[in-house]
Amino acid sequence: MKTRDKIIHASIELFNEQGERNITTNHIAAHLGISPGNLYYHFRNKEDIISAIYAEYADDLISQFQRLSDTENPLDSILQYMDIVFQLISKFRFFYSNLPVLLSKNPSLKKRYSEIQREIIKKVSSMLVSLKEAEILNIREEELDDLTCLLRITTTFWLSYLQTQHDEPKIDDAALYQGLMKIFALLSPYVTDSAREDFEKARGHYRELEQQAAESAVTA
Amino acid sequence: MKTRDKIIHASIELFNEQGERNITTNHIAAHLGISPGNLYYHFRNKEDIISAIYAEYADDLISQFQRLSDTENPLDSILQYMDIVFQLISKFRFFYSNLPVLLSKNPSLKKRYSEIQREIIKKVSSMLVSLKEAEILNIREEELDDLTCLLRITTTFWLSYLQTQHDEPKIDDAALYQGLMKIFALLSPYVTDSAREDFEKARGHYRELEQQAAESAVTA
DNA sequence: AATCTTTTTGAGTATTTACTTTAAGCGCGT
DNA sequence: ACGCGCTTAAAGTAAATACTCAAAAAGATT
Repeated sequence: MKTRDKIIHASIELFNEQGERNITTNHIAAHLGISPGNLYYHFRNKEDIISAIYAEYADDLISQFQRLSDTENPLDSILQYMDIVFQLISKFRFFYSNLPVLLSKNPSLKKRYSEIQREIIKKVSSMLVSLKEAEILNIREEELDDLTCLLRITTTFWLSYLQTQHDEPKIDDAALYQGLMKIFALLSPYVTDSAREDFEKARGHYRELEQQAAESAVTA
Repeated sequence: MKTRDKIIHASIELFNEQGERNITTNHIAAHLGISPGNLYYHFRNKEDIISAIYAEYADDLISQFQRLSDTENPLDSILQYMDIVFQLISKFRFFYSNLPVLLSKNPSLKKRYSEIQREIIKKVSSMLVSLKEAEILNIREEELDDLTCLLRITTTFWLSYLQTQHDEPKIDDAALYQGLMKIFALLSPYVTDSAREDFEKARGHYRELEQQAAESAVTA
């Protein structure tokens, strides 16, 4: 691996573990056994590292979305989609734990964040429309924006919420599935009678996955 | 006003405006025209100031809740309650913009935060139960915890969400009413037919308030 | 007025932190 | 072997920052 990539990955790791604020460029260099000068050969400054991390996040997001199997079932689509979003937020959780502060410090980062968010809004909205057209959800036109917004707040801040709840927040697969269960809870009141059975089946499936993940976390 | 209180209030103001991270103890002292030594006579360190701010927040919260008019109408109750919560979060928004980071840095603060959150969960749950018993909301027992959680995530992170959305986030009354509208959106699918009319009336009322606030913000 | 306590000053310090600079090492084509 | 460009090292530095301390000022008490 190139030094530049090693710096990026060590930074993600250290930031997630100890918080971006508590990790200096010297820490990162020491962790990798390289000199600070070397780090600054590859990056102009710390902000530059964070921007590079965000670029990696954005690349991940796009490539994962493209890999998203083009299923016939719109319910599966949105669940797969939410799964990806939760996993990416988990991988870059230092960023989301600190979202307003990191964005306000770095206007160009905020711009790129906004662009990607706009894509996400479009995607979520169109998925909800698909669900409505497939008569899986019964959403009125004027409810669509609010529901999109609530879905986004829940996904974006789910891990932050967990971190405020527990003393030693363990961000594992079980935590992500718990977040997915909140997505089910949000959609549940809108599910049509005809789709209820499938919906509850999918919900039960993810509930099982959550419990399996919780158990394997305990034994591990 | 005593110096200690002046320090607390200047800190809240500066933290909200420029972020806790960008404000040093020397800044606070300079802003007040006092010496750093004086500041450190009243507070052991910066964390101590943040803890004192949180104490003020907690006091505000408790006194506001006690002042909450003991209305017969459970719908009014939860709306008044949410209004208070949004206003307090706005007043201490630097804290919520940074919640996971600030809490993880300060275990004793996290403990106090958790205690207060436990009270809030109890209160929100009991309000939802009242709404169910008054046949305003049609919530099943097993849906209650999820809905409580979603209400809490939405209120806690509403301002953080807004800050990530706009380039120059203006946190005014209109922004808070928009948050309240999301609470309506969350509850709406559960509203019973018999209560629908009252619910939509209240919703329309707050929508008007939001628009008035938005207009007066433009003219101001 | 004298004494004691509380508050405030302001110059200072130890440490941290982001970042620089100069020079050396390394791979590689010729 | 030599030169060239890319990469790395090591030793820094300037600025910021949280915090201290001895002494002065202000206020209270008798």
